[in-house]
Amino acid sequence: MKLHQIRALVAIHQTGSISEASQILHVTQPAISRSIKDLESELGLALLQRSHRGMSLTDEGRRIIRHAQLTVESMRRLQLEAENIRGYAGR
Amino acid sequence: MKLHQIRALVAIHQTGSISEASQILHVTQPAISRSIKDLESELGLALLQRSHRGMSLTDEGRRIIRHAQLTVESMRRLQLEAENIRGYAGR
DNA sequence: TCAAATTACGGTCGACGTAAGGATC
DNA sequence: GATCCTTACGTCGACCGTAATTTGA
Repeated sequence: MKLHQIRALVAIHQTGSISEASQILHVTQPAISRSIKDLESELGLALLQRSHRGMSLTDEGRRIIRHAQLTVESMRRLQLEAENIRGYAGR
Repeated sequence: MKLHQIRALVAIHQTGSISEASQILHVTQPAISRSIKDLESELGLALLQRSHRGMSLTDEGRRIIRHAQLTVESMRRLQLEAENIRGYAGR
């Protein structure tokens, strides 16, 4: 289970498509596609499905996405905290 | 910012030493040492210091560790949720 | 001086991008 | 037939382990 995989899942959920997610994450479409595939393979679950309008979560995906979002959010806060500390120190 | 780096930080904090952390994470001492070094370098902060009894967090490290713990915990819950789902499906 | 941490170095494996191939509307 | 997703393939870089060096009690 890798960070880029979790980020990919969250981004696809946000945007509804792999192609848009790839733009957000600044990687190519195939990279995102593989990330998700590998994640699903490792977890042994289908997380996403094609629907009439883009990619959407499966029932299982819906139970996973919350944890994925929390993970990404925690990382973001760690990053922000570090910047915050540096901000005071660096002047 | 990589997962193995964050895991390393948490493990060192838990155990108080790099050598013990390396056992928990099933990697070698140098690997942990580098992970932390790279993380500190990327964040631009010193997170750990040698003390009379093992490695301990700096003030800055103390402000970071909580987010690191949350990140690791979120991942763990994601994993558990997946196992839980698989548990029902797989019988 | 001994245990623990760091640095050096070579190898391997993983993740990426480009390119080609399906699927779906 | 156009757009999006997937598969194939080769490359490059990241991470690791072993070994050597340094540091600190």
